[in-house]
Amino acid sequence: MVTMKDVAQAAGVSQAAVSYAYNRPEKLSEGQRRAIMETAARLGYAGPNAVGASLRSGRSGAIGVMLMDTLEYAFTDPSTRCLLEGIVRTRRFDDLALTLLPLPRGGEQAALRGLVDGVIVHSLPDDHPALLTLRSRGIPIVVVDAPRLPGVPLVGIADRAAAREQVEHLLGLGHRRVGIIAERLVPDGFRGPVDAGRRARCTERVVRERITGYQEACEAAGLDFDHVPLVEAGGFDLAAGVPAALGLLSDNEVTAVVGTSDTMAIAVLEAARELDLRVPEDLSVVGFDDAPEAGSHGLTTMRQPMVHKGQLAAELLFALLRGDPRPDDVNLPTELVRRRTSGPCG
Amino acid sequence: MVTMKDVAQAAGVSQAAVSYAYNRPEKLSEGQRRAIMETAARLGYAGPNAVGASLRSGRSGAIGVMLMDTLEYAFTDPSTRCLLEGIVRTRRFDDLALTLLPLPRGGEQAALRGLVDGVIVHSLPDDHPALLTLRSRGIPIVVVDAPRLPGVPLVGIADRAAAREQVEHLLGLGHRRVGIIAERLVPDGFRGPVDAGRRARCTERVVRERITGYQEACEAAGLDFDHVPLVEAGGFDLAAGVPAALGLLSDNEVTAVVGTSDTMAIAVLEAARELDLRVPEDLSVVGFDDAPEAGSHGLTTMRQPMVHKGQLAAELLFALLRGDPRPDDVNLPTELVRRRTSGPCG
DNA sequence: AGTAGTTAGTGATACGATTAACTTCACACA
DNA sequence: TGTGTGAAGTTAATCGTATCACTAACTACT
Repeated sequence: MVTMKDVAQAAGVSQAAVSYAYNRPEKLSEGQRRAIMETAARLGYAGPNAVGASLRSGRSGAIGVMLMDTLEYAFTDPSTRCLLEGIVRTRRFDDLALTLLPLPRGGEQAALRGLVDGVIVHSLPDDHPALLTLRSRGIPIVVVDAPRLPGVPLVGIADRAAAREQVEHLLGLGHRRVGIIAERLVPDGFRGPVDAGRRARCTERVVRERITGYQEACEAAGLDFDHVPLVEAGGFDLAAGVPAALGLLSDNEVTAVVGTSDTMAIAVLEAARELDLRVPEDLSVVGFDDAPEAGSHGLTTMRQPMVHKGQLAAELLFALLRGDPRPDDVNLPTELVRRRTSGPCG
Repeated sequence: MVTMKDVAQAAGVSQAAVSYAYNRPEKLSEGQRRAIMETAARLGYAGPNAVGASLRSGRSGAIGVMLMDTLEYAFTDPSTRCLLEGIVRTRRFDDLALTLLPLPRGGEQAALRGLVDGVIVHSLPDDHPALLTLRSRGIPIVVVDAPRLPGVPLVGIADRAAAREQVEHLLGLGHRRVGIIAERLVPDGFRGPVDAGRRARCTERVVRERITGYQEACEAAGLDFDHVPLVEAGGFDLAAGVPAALGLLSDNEVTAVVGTSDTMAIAVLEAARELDLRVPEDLSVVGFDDAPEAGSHGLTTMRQPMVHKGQLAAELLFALLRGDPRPDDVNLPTELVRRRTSGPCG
């Protein structure tokens, strides 16, 4: 490999001069600079090696994103995709790289080892060890959705209120037997009906908040929340959602279901079709997110601005990196989008 | 920041011992190792800093992906998404990071500066300078789709034959007035009808091959290719495709259109709707890729295994990194999927 | 002429870690 | 007693770059 030293030698200047030629052109005379660049080109020098530069300068030119579970979700899960799209939309990514950081199953030794200048964290369990690693490295962090960490800016929505509104929409349509399908309360592989004990152990702040919202809405309407069926899919995709939805619909007589994501809601639609239930005549379904998929399924859903969330998170992170004072948390608005999957209780 | 040196000092051992504790546990006695780890934990040491480690060892623990244009396409363009999904599916990404490398518009100074151990390149123009940078840094490369570089493994499909088959399908249905919509022939901002001169200047190998395939099929059927309307969208998304499709349909009397992607084909469907053309009665449309979107639009399309492509590319790259002998190029099969957007010429 | 200020460039060090080569020590064996 | 051996650590070199502190030469001004 050809290094700065080689270029310096060949050009008959000091290594520092070569460095300046690239990073601080105004420190060199125009002629010298050109001579150095030409020598570099002649030797096939590709410019300062980022690792060396990074070690010295402490900056790497990459921003990291930490996502739950495997990287697959980054390209598979619709709302995660929207988030990333938003992050990347920030024009700053013309000369920054985006690094997706996997969370190894064990969770112990994060692959995250300081290759990034800052990290956007999305939907991690409250106590994930990778967060400690991050903080002890002093890497600037912005959190989207969860968890809430002292001293770390958060971008999110009013999950409790939004969840309440989801249920209230159904109650307003006359439904009294409402079911709930959630993605995951604890990342322990469990799937199936959830009781109060497990509810209390939920490690994902967003889910916890949403469930509390459901509870508030139900109880305000005089329903006993312990008798409201709540099922946990154990995953985020249809493959996890459909079986859970089938279970929910077969074991309980519900006229409406709310999901903690559009994917869960679409899983319910799928299950309803298998069970020959008509939507919305026999069953109303309300999702969450308003992902692109929601529109094409005619899904009534709670819209949250995922793309905007991403964009905002990236901007906050850049502010942090710039050394600006710590930005305030941001709470984005949500909105119920009425489509064809919810209707009056028959 | 707490470094190895600090831990070593606190634990009363040499700095090398700390390194061994993390990377070569068998070189230390069990007790010593535990003592070191405990000291590390006590000091809040987060493990070896990747930049330092990378500088010394030459490995960074990250794989890069170079995509055309902005990173936005990574999460927006359906077939790119599938490719990435495939790449990431390789279980190796449990402890490797994936870095998306932007190509700054200028194209001169790639942000790519050696933070990655290897790179998967997707659909770049033949002469993109970033490729030179890559090679002069000696970073292992695998190319997907394009360009074809001497000594660099390539994963792709038989683009020419597949394109031929696309057109032959329409010819077989009796169509004689066929139009073509392509994403981009040269990344120069142009959009509109393409003549033979521009065709010849096309810098994207895949597109060039496809167009040649179209030409072969047309000429085999006795059509003069210079009279076959070909329009360039100038971009990869619907926003670019729809205007191009409108132009194609308004300026030419065609009974069928082939697109170089499903997105282009869907843009044609969109344009047809605006122009009150019935599909497939008035207009047949054939796409390329069989992206998820194709199914929901009932699009007849040329399926190519994008996810598999990604998976394979990742595996080839890992082989390269392992030091295996250079793997052979791979050509994956394609298959025409008949759906509702193509029918006999009325 | 003498002094201050600017410009263009050099020398040296530090960033945080890996790893080859070497030392030390304990133990076994003849 | 001397020698060989393996285990457990240490020493020191090195990776490629950025940048502070400095110098030499030149300009400008009084």
